Amino acid sequence: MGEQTGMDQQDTEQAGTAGPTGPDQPQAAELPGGRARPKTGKSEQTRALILDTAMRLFQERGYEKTTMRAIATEAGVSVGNAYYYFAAKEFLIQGFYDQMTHDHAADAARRMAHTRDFAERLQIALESWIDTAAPYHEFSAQFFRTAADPSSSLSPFSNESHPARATAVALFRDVLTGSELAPKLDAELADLLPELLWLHLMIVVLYWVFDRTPDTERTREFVRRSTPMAGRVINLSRYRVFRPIVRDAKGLIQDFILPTIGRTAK
Amino acid sequence: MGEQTGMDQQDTEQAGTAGPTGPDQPQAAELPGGRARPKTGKSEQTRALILDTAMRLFQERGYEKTTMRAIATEAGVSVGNAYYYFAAKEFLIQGFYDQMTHDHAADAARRMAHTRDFAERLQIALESWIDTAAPYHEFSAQFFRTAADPSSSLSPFSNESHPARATAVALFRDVLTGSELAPKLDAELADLLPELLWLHLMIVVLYWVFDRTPDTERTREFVRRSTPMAGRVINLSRYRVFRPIVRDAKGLIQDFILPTIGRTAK
DNA sequence: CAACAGACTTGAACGCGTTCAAGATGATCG
DNA sequence: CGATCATCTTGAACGCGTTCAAGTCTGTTG
Repeated sequence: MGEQTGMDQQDTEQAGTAGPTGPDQPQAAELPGGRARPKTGKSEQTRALILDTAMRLFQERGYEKTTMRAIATEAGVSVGNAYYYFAAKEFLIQGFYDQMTHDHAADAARRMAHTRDFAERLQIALESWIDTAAPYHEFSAQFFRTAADPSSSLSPFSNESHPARATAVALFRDVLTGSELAPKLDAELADLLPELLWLHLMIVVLYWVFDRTPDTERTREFVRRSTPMAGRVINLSRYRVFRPIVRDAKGLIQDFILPTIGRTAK
Repeated sequence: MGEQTGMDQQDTEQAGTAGPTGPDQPQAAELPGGRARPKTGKSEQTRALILDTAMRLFQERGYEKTTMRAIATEAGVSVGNAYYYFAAKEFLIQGFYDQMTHDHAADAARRMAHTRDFAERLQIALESWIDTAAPYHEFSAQFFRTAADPSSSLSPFSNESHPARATAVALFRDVLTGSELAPKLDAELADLLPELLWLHLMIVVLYWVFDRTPDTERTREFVRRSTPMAGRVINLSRYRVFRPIVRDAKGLIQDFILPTIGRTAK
């Protein structure tokens, strides 16, 4: 259904790779003479080795306690080599980020397939995220800190996160279109909703990051409580009385939220 | 009016100061024998000197480019001495944070005194924040990054930020109670609104941090557009049709938002 | 006054992220 | 085969935040 939308975890390299000499002419560009670049995936193998090692150590020891030296040693390469593939330590996280987005979309689509009830689908989508992210809850705090930097490519609003974001938004579009609510809504609103639901997820994520209860039970409760409400609000939005407010809200979203999220080029 | 609520920038030290030997037995505690501690404010002077120097350099060069060595040198003390007063570089920011909250509350209260129109008061309060924070916009990105760490005392949700948060919430309570809307609302809702308006500010802050337009004009527009809407929504909440949704929303806020923000002990 | 104690101060040293000049590798060309 | 050139790899070195053992300073006590 929705999960095959973008090959989001393959194209991390434009951002994550730093050219050795000049700034950023990525090695993917073919040489002027049309010479083929080495056919062995040796380079990508090394890259993947480093990334996998890093992810493993991050989970084992946490982000800050995992040193670049440790990653390099454990992966059997030199520190400099790690920096050849990843311009900075934080770029190692992007792989994790993309991977999780993809897993989430797949898992959610599977789990919500059996129902057409909007609120239930939404709830499943959000719960699926919590489940997918659960193993990384501890480590996520530090990840979140990095992601909050507006100048970082890891920010959920950044251009570099566009593929992952697109995947997530597509999932929420699927949540809506697969529900009984979809045909009842006016086209314009239906068009805006997926991004809005993605924002709902962002709020849940925020809540989750700060949640210290076992199994983040509080966040789960928050989801169970907030999703029926979201359904009710959207449902009511069809009635006349709400027309002016809905129009305002649509304008606000269209003019101020979507551009920031990257629906239109900024 | 609202700005005298808490002496928020005085009590930063319990968190910012690290005892020299044992962990955190702050030097403020009097000795067992009842001996007085030195009466000269020498210590506080040094502390203030370091803080002021840091703030100046942060504004001049940005957070990351200002090194602890530079702060120490410029202040005429040793690096170790700076660490005697501030356990880490990020604690130097708390002073800035508290200061700004206080300035904002004072400025906003003054500027909104002439009107009782709710939306206008809210708009003034938010614009006042933008104006107050303007000099720090560039530096704020890095500040924000630190603040986003849930385990950091700089997080707007943390206990250490409670005084500053209380000041801000008090301001928004003032926004409401000074408006023509206040008497028309039911008590329970009126009780929840200040925190909700503070959340509105948090969203504006988020928007502002990512805003790269000159003079953050886009954020200002966002405020001008969103405040009338907030007013309208609150106004409408009185009518019967909305009763169920309002009740849901109140429950959600009471059960999930306020506890996180620290209205009740967690 | 000498001895003491606690608050304050110092700067060398540590560990980390990051950089970089230098080298190794291996495919392609004459 | 040797020369060439881009790709890939290395590890020493740099600058930074932070720590800490060793002071200095100042007011109090016997």
